[in-house]
Amino acid sequence: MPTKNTSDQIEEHIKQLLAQSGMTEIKRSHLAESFQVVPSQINYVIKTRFTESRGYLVESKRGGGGYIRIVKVKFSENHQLLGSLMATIGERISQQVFDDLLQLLFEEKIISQREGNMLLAMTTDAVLGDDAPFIRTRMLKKLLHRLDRKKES
Amino acid sequence: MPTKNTSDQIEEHIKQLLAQSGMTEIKRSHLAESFQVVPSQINYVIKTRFTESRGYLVESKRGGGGYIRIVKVKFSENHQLLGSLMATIGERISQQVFDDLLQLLFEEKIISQREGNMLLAMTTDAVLGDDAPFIRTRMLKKLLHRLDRKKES
DNA sequence: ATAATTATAGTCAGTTATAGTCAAAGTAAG
DNA sequence: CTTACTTTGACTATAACTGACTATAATTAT
Repeated sequence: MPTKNTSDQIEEHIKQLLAQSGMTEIKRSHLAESFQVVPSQINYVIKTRFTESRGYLVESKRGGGGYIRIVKVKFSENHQLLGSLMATIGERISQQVFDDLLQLLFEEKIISQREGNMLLAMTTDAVLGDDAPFIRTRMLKKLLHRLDRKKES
Repeated sequence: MPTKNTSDQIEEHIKQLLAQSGMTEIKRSHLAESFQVVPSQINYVIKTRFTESRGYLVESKRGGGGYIRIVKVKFSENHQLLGSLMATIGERISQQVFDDLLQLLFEEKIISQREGNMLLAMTTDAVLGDDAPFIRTRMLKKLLHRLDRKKES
């Protein structure tokens, strides 16, 4: 049996913690100590294995009482569509294209008219400034990920 | 469950006091003693958690019979809240303050949780880039204008 | 009245406790 | 061998906590 490397073991461990409730909070230094690795390896494991595209959310807090929280996300019923939209995203998105995408999301009943109008108003060139096309790209990715989450908060 | 350090517990305690009437008066030294921290930590908790952008007012008096009074601001009408938010908009808005404002709009039932979360995800420093504080200002103005409309679109 | 004393609260800079980043070095896989 | 993945540690960033010093109000002494 090939012995798994340490990162794989840590991944396994975290997944076991997640298995109970879909959420877990860890202390980076404690976890590192218990696997006898440097703390930054925990970041490495998280960055390579608990990514957004694999359906995980990671939040953390520094300072006293700090933690790393990992949540397993359930995908929405629109996962396929949202995924394919995600795949078409390039480096930049014009106002026109962005507006069309919002319209599409509305027609597919993924966002409400009110939501669409809010977003429309907030993502014009005038609002976003010179880097608008790049900012829209990042905004759209976040939006699609958000819309692909099931019912929790 | 979020990890609870002492400052979080103190925050929680004060919020419980506030829950009854929306106002509370505390003795700094007593509160500090009951949580076994130095008095200045009470100031720290107040400064980081009971801010104006989260909808709190703080007044205090020094000397004999001194106190710290914390008030949760109540808005009687949505229009009033939106107006006062508009009035307080400066040139730039930090991510922290913007997040607090969204939370406030949610608490006052002016936006849904889903809308708040969408906007939260799309307005981080990482998404908006170097000009984030200025972009947020323009976004917020658009948002508040839209929210101040009647309910057709 | 005025001054001294006592009882509060505020500020700020420093210390401690966390977590994040990044690039270099080491190891495994093709 | 060459490339990709793993592991490490020095440096950075951020939040919580502390204590010495300052500011202000009320009370007491002169």
